Amino acid sequence: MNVMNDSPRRKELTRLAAQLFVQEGFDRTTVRMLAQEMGIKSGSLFHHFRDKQEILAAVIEEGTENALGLARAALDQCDRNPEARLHAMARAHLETLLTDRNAHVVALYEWRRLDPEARSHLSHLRDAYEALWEEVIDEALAVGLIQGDRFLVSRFVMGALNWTVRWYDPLGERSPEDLARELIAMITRPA
Amino acid sequence: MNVMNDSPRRKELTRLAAQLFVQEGFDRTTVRMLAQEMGIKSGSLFHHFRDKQEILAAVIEEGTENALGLARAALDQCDRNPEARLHAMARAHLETLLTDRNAHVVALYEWRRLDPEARSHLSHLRDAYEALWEEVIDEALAVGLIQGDRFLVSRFVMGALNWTVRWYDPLGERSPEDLARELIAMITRPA
DNA sequence: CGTTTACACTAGCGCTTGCTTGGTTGACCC
DNA sequence: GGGTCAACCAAGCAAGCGCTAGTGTAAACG
Repeated sequence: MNVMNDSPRRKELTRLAAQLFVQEGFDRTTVRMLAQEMGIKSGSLFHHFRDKQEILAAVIEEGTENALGLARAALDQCDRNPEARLHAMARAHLETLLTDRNAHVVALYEWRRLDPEARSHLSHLRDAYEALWEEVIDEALAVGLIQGDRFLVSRFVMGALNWTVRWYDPLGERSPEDLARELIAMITRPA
Repeated sequence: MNVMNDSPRRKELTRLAAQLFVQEGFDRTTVRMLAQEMGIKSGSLFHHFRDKQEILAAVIEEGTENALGLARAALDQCDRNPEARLHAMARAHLETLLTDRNAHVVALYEWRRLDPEARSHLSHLRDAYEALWEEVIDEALAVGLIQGDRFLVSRFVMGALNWTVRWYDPLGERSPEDLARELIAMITRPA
């Protein structure tokens, strides 16, 4: 119960936990199931994490930080015009479903199981991510690429995107590129 | 353990269960909590429902049937043109959040907790609802009101709509009418 | 060399869970 | 006015839960 750092071992355990949380749900995943999946006994688990809650927080933190990093990188590398920026954000979002799908599903479905302190810490991360979106949506609104209420448009877009975890198959025919293009086409007016 | 009908008492218990499932989540809602909320003892609960799973199924069934009925009624009463039909569907969807919000939240968040047989029964209901949507979206595509891939467009729209349960406040300023208009405006091309 | 550190183990405590059992109550029915 | 039946209760069982305490061990350190 001494460690709170981010050792490589802990990272790996977090990845395994994410998978189980998706399969079974947080509440139905017991510490014994987690331990077995990790190849250790249940007692040993509490050497790496203070309690079960902390495992959940670690999973969500990991996923959100990756998504945020990827989105920032995508914005840095793309053209400066609003349409390219919208496209880059959508593509980055869908690409994280390839690498961090489990963590994202957990973040969406098990958010309410976080205790208050973990939630407030993580909501800052999530707000930062959504702020990126609102920024590029604002730019698109400013030049008339999109029309409508700022608040509503961003909610609708976040909804369409977050919903993709329920049906998108990263191994299927459609690439993140395709989906991003289609989504942007749907919500933008022809120039 | 004798009853499986839909007595008025059972309807009321189902409504209360929906509320608790939203507050606490299905797994964290104990049969004792349910019983207390209903003003009976935990043992008596199993006179009305075979087991805890059946309560969950009842909640989701009730909500989905209502949504389906409301959507059909809305389609019957509106104009025959594609835009009016899209609008009617969106408005009906948002209006169910006024009357059946709890059941809808449960259906979205706790779907995976259903056992296989309940799931297959309820997925028919849900498919019927989504089929209504795909129908009106097809009509809109046919006349060029919307453009894009049939499959992707309907997923994006379902996502934007289902996501509303996370942020929409039915008691706030915006009416279902407003939201529906804004959503349709976002995805349709000017004629 | 002795000490510390990281990681794992065994064993189990105290509590809660979904559900069962066996029985009581009061309204209705012929 | 005996029978039926939905509705409820008290009591508790077997299983499983998160987590703790105390110990072992092998590598790393000064």
